[in-house]
Amino acid sequence: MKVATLKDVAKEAHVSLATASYALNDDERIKEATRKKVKEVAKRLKYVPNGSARLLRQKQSHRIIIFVSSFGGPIYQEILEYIYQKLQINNYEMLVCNGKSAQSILSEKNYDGIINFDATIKTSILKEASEYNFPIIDTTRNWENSKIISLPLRGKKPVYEIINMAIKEGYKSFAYVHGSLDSYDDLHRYGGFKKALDEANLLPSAIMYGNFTNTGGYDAIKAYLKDHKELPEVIFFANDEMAIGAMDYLKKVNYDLKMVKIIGFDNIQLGKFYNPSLTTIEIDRNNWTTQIVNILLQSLNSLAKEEYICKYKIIRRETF
Amino acid sequence: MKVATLKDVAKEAHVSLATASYALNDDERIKEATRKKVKEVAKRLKYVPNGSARLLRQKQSHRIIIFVSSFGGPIYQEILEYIYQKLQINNYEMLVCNGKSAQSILSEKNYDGIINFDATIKTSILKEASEYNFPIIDTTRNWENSKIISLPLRGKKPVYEIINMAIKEGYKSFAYVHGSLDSYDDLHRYGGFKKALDEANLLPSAIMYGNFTNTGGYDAIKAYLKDHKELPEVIFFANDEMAIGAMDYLKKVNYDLKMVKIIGFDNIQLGKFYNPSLTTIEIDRNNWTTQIVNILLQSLNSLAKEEYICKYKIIRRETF
DNA sequence: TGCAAAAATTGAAACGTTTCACGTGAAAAA
DNA sequence: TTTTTCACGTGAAACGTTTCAATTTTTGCA
Repeated sequence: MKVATLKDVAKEAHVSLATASYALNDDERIKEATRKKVKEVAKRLKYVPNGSARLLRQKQSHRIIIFVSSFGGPIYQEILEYIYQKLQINNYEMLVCNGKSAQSILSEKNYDGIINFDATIKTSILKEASEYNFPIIDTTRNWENSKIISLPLRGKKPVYEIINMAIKEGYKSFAYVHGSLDSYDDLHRYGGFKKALDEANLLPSAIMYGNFTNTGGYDAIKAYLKDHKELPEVIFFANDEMAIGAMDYLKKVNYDLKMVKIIGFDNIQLGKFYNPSLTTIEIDRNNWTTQIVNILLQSLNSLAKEEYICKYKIIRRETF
Repeated sequence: MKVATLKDVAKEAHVSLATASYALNDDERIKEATRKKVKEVAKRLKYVPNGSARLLRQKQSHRIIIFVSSFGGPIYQEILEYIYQKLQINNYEMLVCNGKSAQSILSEKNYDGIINFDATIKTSILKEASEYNFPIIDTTRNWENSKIISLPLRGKKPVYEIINMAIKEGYKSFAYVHGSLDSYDDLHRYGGFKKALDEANLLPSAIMYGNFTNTGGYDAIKAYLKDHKELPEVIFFANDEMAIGAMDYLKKVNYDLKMVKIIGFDNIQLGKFYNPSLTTIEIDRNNWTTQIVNILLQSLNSLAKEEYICKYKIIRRETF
């Protein structure tokens, strides 16, 4: 019933604790014969090393923990699967955990590194954990002057670029539809939007909120048109869903879609087939994931960190 | 840089190691004042107990590990979310991990219990782990004479029931379409199918394989009709997807769907709206999940184990 | 055969907790 | 005053490893 310990193995094999340990860890100083003997005994006794004890000594768990805000969800599926593969190759195990448990899990200090995908996790918790001396990669917000490595999906540059393009083409009035102000992704995108306008000495003609959802976009535009007769020339939506929701409404009230330029973000399937097809920005998620793991692995080996460069594509279709 | 240990706290608070430990764990024997002092120092030094050390001593991690075969996937989403909630209430943390890592993770012995959803995990690994003295719940196969608790989604009874119903109604030729022979769920369902036939002294007129997918069902029926002029009277598919794939093909070649009775399993959304609507069996997944957690929690407290009873509904629609 | 060098083995400390079993000292009871 | 009780603290062992430093054994060579 009781699980065999190294001591049991050592006794049974008539060697010292040290020898047993070295033998099982294939240390060269142990004679081939003894090593074999010890291993045999270990097998017979079904010996399995105790993780805590080992960790307590050598402080390397080869475990990476990932915080997510919810299980399932199509984004995670591919991302997690990819990260898992990559970590396996590099001899790390991956454990996934709800961000709500972060505090408790982190306090164990049983992990060699963490990647955070949960935007709702408290900043203070991560900050505290950053003192524990293992790499933390946070994909949900920006950290300055911290050991925490920020790797949000940066949308600033591509948004800047497309708005700039619109300005160059002569448009003058621009609106931005937020998803949620809690979202760092959103803030990034807004940053790009704002920068382009600032440089052209323009002010946003409207700021709306659509909660990242279809109906949110629908309602936002509906509300706007209640107060105004006309839409701004160009409307940037923080994601495609909202843009499509908005167009749904515009079509319903027979607003001429030619009169407004609409830009989304994400490049979801539907945007391509929608009528009119939606102009949008696509971020290369695979590239992002790759970078996350690479940078984590580098930090684990404390190599110099390479800069993350966000790859993206502007996909221009009918709406702009 | 170095993280404060209990020793540091004790020294700084001018008390012994023991006192520090007791104070932080709210032991009654320590005077209120000292307790407060120690806690203050601990806070100041940002002390966080070391998980491994604690675990090494007290052998209770309050961690449950869940093995899955892949992250994401709509089934998991709700199941995991539910299990997480329930475990939290009972003061356990939940970690999710790819079944491929089971061996390594289990050998740590750092977990108080496990739930397995990964059918591909090796039987020997679970068996070995069952010696480690923590409850294991396996939802993917049947264990006899083992400490491992089997809790597969048992489909045997409802399948038996519906096939029996068909026999009573006078049908004589039956086919079964497997998803995959590796699936214990599938085997369970087949068990019910076979039992009904056996009792009526009938033999299956066909056994096919459809890989649990739409196209698999499509291809299976297509292949069958290449060799035979007619389908059996009743075809049972191990899941709805395959049944619908098969009907897609039959519609395409203008086979009269009235000539064949089709039964699926799972009650997916589409089955209801498909034309003709699909007769199927629905297992109460929530009930299943509840039971899994309940039984795990009971085992953790080593209470007597209640028997799991699988709740299901036969949903008769147009195809049978 | 002797002796240094190399190879193999080992004792014991260390990791950071928890907790048993035993002090203290002071107040209460005798 | 002496004994008992009690509240509060503490020393040290234990958990199961790894690993340093020291010791023993074997080997190679003159």
